[in-house]
Amino acid sequence: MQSRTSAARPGRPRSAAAATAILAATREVLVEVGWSKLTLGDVATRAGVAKTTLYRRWSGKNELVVDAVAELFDELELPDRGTLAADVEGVVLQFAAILARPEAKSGLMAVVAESTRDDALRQRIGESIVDRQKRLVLEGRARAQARGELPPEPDAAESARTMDLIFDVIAGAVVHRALVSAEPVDATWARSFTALLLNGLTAATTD
Amino acid sequence: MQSRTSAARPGRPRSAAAATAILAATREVLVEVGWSKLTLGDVATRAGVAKTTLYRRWSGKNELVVDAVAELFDELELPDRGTLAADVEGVVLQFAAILARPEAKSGLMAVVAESTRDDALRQRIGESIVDRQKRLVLEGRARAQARGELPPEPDAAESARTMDLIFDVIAGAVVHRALVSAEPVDATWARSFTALLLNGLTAATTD
DNA sequence: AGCTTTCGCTACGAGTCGTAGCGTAATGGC
DNA sequence: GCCATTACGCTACGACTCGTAGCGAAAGCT
Repeated sequence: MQSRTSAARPGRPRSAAAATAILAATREVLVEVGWSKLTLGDVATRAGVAKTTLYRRWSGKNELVVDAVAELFDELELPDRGTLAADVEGVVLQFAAILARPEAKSGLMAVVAESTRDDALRQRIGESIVDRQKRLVLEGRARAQARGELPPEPDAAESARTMDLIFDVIAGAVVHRALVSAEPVDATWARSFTALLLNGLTAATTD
Repeated sequence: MQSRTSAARPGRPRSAAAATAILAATREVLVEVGWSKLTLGDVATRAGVAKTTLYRRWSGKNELVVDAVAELFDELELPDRGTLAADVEGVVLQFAAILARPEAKSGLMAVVAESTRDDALRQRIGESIVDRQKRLVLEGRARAQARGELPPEPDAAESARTMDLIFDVIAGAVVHRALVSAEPVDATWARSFTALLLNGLTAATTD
């Protein structure tokens, strides 16, 4: 049961500076040439490390890009805005802010596409990216229940299922708007979406 | 102003059989090796045509895959099921049936990712894939309005905006569920999603 | 010290890319 | 029937990327 922080392994430790330089370089190349034309040679050169160093740490392009993009999601947090509606808008705008960055656009969808044929990759994406987003939604619901805006769910399994549903709706809508429709996810859209999510289609759309 | 059906151009016409063989071969290779390892040489060999023939018709991998995947969406149609809720479930299950196919999974997301850096490609995707889906949603709303389930929208611009919103929500949620969460979009999920979309989050989730 | 692991560098075969060149096949116009 | 025009199959090509191997040097630990 070794400590996961490098343990007490003998030999020269891996340079932490190299890791950050590689991930930063990956994002730069992602912005400039996109995912399909990104080569590990380019990344290594730009990061100032040897190509072999890169291959010692990452097994391939997919894993590298996942880690590089995952760092973008470190900044995610959700301040309490007082109401469920305001919190939902906050989540939407947080997602949108990250997805607006070109390195996230081109990288994220590509690795998701690859993950349809690679279970290990999908799991990696889930842990380092998706779960981090889902945490925000969980937090928002807990607040809403504390405020009495949403009823508490007695059944744990049922609760988890509706959470997954809500998360797919929010994240899916934002991603689809930003990447497929290629329209901006701005405050106006976030407000309309939130109204739809809370009140449903049959209610009056205009507030 | 030439007729778009091949006009009266001199010379040997392009083989229609070759086109269908190439697109079918593209989907096969997509299933077997995925998008990133798909090579145009493989596709040409499997289709029984020369590699040069392929390059004469498509400018690259992205355009080819878009056309190959787009054919999967030909089967889209939406029978009138009598109620708005039933129609929404129909749309959801239609999308899901296509997205469940491996050639759609691996190909569609990949070209969407590439389209973030290629406006022409995004436009091609929109015309041959996205608009075809959106048509279904438009149709469903028209029926609901005819039934009196939804109020008619007087303002055309406002109407178009809400349509885009609804479409992003439906398509986004299905895609996210199927590809990111990697969970099945079955009748149960479709029913839950429809209830959420129509009634909103604040309503009782269990029917 | 001695041991272990990482690093930068160079070089390599294998595979893919997209294109050029050639002769042949299939059309329409005269 | 002949000719101009275009598509087709085939071969070959330089350029590029891939992922790995081998080497000496550097940086840690005991």
